[in-house]
Amino acid sequence: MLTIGKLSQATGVKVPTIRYYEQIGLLPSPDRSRGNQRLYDKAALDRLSFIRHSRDLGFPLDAIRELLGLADDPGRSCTAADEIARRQLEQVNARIARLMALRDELGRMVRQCSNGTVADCRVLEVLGNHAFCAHDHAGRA
Amino acid sequence: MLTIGKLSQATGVKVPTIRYYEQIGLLPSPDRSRGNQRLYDKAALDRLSFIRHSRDLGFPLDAIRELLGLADDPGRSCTAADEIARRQLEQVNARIARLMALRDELGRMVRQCSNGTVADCRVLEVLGNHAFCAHDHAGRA
DNA sequence: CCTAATTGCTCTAGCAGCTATAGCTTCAAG
DNA sequence: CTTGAAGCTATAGCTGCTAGAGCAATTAGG
Repeated sequence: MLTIGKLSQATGVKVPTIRYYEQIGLLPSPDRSRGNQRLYDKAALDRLSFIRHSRDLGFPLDAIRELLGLADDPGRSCTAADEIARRQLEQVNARIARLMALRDELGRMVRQCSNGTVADCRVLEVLGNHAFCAHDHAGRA
Repeated sequence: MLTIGKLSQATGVKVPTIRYYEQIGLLPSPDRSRGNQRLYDKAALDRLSFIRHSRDLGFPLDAIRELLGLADDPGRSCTAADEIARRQLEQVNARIARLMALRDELGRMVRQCSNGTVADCRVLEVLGNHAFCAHDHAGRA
């Protein structure tokens, strides 16, 4: 049985974050000691590790909620889990593509800066006028 | 002179976002019509375009605030602007590197899925156990 | 056994950067 | 003159936490 602090150390998830996950129903409310402190068992450790790893891979909490639901039901087809992972992969790919376009733009901007005065600063000029850009880069990363 | 709606169309920044920028002091409060509606001039249009473009390039609002301050002072050296841009470029590069690692991990996960049952789903297995991963991928994207 | 430091508890508020809603006024077109 | 769009203010909500206040419980040292 682990206290919240030990669980935090074991998983790398901060204590307030663990409590937050409980609050939003991602982790079940654990048993308490006589002194009202949370006590976690191995199942909780596994579940939190799963959440942590999924977060590290960029899954949003809603997707993790779905994945946890699937994992609790071992007889089912895992097509749904595969789907969620595929969607996440697509999103990651899209973000990579977008960030590479930004990198190009920023790189060109910085390379053209001759460290003169603001009046003829390429950085500020480019920021002020999209027409100087090689590509489109609308939308958010 | 533009109403807020026209300014929104001209810049691609949504109306509530423009009001939000005014609220946090990123845009100056414009003059009003007799009917209390905001009226924007070309300077406001330029400033908002600058903000929009900087946001598109991923700059946080604080950095944009700094850049705007620099741009208002044409005689100064643009070293500071260059610095901000370089920092942003570094951040973008870091995010790209991290996302590519995630992509590899997700890709391997998905490729190994044989669409069987949840009990032997590679996706769920890998999520549950970091030891299956090729690399580290701690920290946030 | 007592004390001090650490850890735990609850509750509330704050962060970025918006977005949405409610309930009203003003404006432009027909 | 009327109707519908666009504007106004103010407040609350979104994701995923993080920080703080003000307590209670536990643990290590003396």
